Amino acid sequence: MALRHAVLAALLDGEYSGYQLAKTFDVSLSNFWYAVPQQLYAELAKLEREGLIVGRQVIQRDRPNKRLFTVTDAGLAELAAFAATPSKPSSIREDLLVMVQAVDRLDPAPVIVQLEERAVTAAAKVEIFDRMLQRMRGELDEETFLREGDRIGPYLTCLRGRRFEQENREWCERVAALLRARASLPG
Amino acid sequence: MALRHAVLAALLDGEYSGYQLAKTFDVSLSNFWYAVPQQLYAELAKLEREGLIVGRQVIQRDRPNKRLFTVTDAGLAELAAFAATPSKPSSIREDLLVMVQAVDRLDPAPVIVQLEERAVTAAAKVEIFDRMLQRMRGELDEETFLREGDRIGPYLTCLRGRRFEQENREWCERVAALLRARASLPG
DNA sequence: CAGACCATGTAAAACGTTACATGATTCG
DNA sequence: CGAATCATGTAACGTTTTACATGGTCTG
Repeated sequence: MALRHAVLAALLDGEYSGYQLAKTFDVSLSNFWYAVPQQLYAELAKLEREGLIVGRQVIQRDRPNKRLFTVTDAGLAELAAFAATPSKPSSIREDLLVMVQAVDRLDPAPVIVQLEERAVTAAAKVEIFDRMLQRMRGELDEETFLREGDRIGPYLTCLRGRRFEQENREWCERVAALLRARASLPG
Repeated sequence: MALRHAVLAALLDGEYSGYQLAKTFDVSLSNFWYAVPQQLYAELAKLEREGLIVGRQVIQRDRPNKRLFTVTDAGLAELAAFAATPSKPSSIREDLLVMVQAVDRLDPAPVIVQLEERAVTAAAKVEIFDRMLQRMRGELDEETFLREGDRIGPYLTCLRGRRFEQENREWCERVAALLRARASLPG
């Protein structure tokens, strides 16, 4: 049971359609979960069958109709039970790290290229997170918002995501520069 | 195709049995990949069938016999092809982050407990990484080792893992303290 | 002598990814 | 008028997790 809870948590902030959730899982939640639309539609159908969410049809003239979902009391209870269950640290699975692990025995050139590309996308994600954080805290400074705000969960996970991407960026840049320097001095 | 390459990368540093690999995938490689023994035995069998690794039987008197595996030239070629394939960032899937995302709508107590536990295990992992890093660089200081060492891949991934766990620890501690403070002020 | 560690697997179930399928509207 | 966006799914395939299974040695 895994994606279930991520979906329930995402639906706490209001009604969403499968399509909208797919967007959310692509950006805001992407620091700790990712899912393709197909997976979300399947999970939403399952959650609705089990009564953890309810959907209502919204007829649209200009666009295809959609279904918006809300968490039920049963869904909230499920989330509470989940939060009370010990979680084990789930690992990162990063192809790029596997490549760097093996880089001494391979041609480093393609790895360097990928590191530099990743540094750029990580930097872009940091900026996205910064804008999301700003929007969430509004006028308040961070400290005040975290002390007094009434919806700080998404802010806190966003902070974690920001740090992660920042670290990612710094690491990628450092490793790329290092491998470049080594490649230019025949070993 | 995923675990394959992590296994091949792990086997670059010498011969390992399935059992030993399972240990490795539990600690050193755990910053970017984790696999249970069953998965490793299955993957090793598959890699051997495909000629990417070769195994040799080692008879032991005091213990059950074991098979040690080495990467073949074909295996190295497979790794090189992998390193030249664009990788997409694969996401973190953290139950604990899902819990924090939802924490405003739940009883925060069990989440706080888990955050504090996780902070402790993250701190322990930082120390493990520190010892691994020290062992790898030996007498040299980090800068010199990274400039001149001939097996820096594992060192670099270990650095990333260390940073990740350090960030994890700081975040968990901060969030736990914050939620505790908020819980004591009825809100 | 019980529990931990060494050592290797099979089988089933759950989960995730990719490909396929459809069809309307808006933007450039 | 082609591409992008909105909107929802099914089917096949591949990967991961969990449960089951076995049996020897070493440590307290």
